Amino acid sequence: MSAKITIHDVARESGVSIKTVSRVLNREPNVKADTRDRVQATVAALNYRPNISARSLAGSKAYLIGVFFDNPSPGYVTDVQLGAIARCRQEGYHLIVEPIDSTGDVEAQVAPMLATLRMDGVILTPPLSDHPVVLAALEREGVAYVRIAPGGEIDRAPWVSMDDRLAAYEMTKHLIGLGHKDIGFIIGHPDHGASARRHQGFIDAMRDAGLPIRDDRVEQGWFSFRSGFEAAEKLLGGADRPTAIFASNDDMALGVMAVANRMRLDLPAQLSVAGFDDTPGAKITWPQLTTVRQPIAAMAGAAADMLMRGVEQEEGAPPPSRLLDFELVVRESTGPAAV
Amino acid sequence: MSAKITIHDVARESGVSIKTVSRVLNREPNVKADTRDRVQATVAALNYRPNISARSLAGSKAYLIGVFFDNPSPGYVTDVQLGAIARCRQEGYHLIVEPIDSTGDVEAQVAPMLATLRMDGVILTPPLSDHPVVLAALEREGVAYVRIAPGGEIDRAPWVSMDDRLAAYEMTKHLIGLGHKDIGFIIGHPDHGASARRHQGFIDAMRDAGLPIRDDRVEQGWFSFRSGFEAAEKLLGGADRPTAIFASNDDMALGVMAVANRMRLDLPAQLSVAGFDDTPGAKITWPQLTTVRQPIAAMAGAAADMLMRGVEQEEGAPPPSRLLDFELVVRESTGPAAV
DNA sequence: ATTGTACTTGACAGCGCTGTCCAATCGACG
DNA sequence: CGTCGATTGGACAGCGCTGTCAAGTACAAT
Repeated sequence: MSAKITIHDVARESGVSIKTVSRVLNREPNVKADTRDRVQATVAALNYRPNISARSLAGSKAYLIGVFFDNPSPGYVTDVQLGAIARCRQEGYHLIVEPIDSTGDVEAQVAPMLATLRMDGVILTPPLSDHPVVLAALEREGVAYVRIAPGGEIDRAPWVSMDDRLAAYEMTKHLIGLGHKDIGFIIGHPDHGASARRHQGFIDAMRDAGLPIRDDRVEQGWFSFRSGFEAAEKLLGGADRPTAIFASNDDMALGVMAVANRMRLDLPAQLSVAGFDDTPGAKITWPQLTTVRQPIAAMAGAAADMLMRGVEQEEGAPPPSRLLDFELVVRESTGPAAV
Repeated sequence: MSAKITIHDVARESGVSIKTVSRVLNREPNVKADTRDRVQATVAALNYRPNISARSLAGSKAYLIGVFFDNPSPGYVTDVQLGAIARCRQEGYHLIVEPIDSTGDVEAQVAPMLATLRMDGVILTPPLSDHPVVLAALEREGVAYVRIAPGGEIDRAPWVSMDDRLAAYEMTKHLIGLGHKDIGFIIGHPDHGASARRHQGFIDAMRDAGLPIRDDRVEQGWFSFRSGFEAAEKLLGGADRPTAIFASNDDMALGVMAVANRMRLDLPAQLSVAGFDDTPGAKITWPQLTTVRQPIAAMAGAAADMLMRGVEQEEGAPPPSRLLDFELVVRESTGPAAV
């Protein structure tokens, strides 16, 4: 166990006061370049690392960012974590992950944690981005937060999102461009704000192309494989089938493909399938899934960034927010419509 | 923002010293039941939460457990987190997740974090469980750690694992029981200790059944979908095919199924496929995958538990460790061998 | 009543750092 | 040469809690 070396050691070694060392550490102004270099050299030489507990006890920062999630897909969760951590490391922050069971007593899960940890900020992932109890607790405790892909109340707090509507619009256009006129759509989980936006994008694209949307071509799903599977059974069950199905996320698209496989349909010759998210699972199928790449890690990174530099919401002004770019990933699961 | 209430407020309200409040909080002995109740009532009334930074600065505990991982499958990572957190919550601990890029400068990633955070313990997931630099850094900094499914050096530190060999043995026996005599096997990533154990289980079962193991029926994989796909292409490429394939994890098994699908093989009639892990992906196929359920969350929970209660390694004695039970999950991807 | 023993409680000194406030130093200007 | 503002460095008081140690209290044994 290496000896625990403190700021006093550094101060003594470099012949300055601990306060000066502290200034250098925190990049405060008003330290002569010469002094700063000397201190930094000592820090490096002694391999000194400031103690985070002491810093947060004495100062106002905790160097801790929280990520709250409620059982979205594992791929989504890890992507968020990776994106946030990459950004946090640069500033010496760390990530606390807290799964929240939103079917349980949310207040009891959130409040104690907020009070004990006093994190600098929290990143909220859907569907927590719109959970009233979570938002209220955060505001009551005075903890800053950034919402990822919120569904509504856009002016309540800072957020990071992508243009779900436009992405769904583009995907639908891609399908239409391939000659598809009869396209099935599976709506996402109603608690996720993105679901409605994706649905809208589909509607807009169909309308702009002058194509009708049949009621029996739209099914409600829950973002799960199973719900996609069941929706596909309904969509493909009749004698008259759509030539393409656009699912609001990859897991459901995988469910569609499972049904198609079972029915011995040839993909994409007999049925085109499109997803949304570009999860790792999208490449784990044959044929590989055409989908929309969400900038999940980038969104999380941007959220962490806003939190670390202190998102300040000016009175009256809309909260600082960012809309990141998506990308259409065309793979083999979509192809020309059968004639 | 709720007023910040401290231990002093609680002490004053209940008419005792802060030290007594501290005793109650930490469940220390030698507090009159009467006093304890009074203090606890005040704590509840004021909704007091001890500040974790102050606690860890003053005391020896940090109330922080770390989880290190290096890009295993997202499902694995989230399972570990969920399992560890569930256990941590009970004791008021929190989880810090730290992805480690073991192809990069590991020392630079691990050392600063260990020094700044002073966590009470770290949970190591494969392949980090066997990473020499990580282990050395942890030991040098005096941070306790528990390894999940380590490959070797079983006596070096506490670990939690499952009987991979036996599980693979049982799965192979299941296949043999179905009438399969010609079984293909895909080995896992060589950096993971579990890979060799699973391979051994396969070998043992075949030998015990008096079945030969043909060299061209065993392929090296890397735990990835792609590696499973490629291995399956070799295994199924020839005119004479095995009637079953046992992949060392689910991702690779999914790769096998993709190849089988593309070859228009009927599963399980023409080919049985078995995996290992029971990841969410195992249910995202048609037919659903027969696999081994790893008690991932339970292992992580047990590891957290050992860390929180302070794993003490007595000189000479083997480190405390636990072997948890697995479960064979038989689904539809395995069936009787074709005659 | 005295001593012994075990149990309860509290005073106090930090843990390692930052924030506040004051002192010293340095130029440049009148 | 003195003065003033700007720059740079340091002393010191906590942040909220736990560890140490000593004092107080109760009750049984002497």
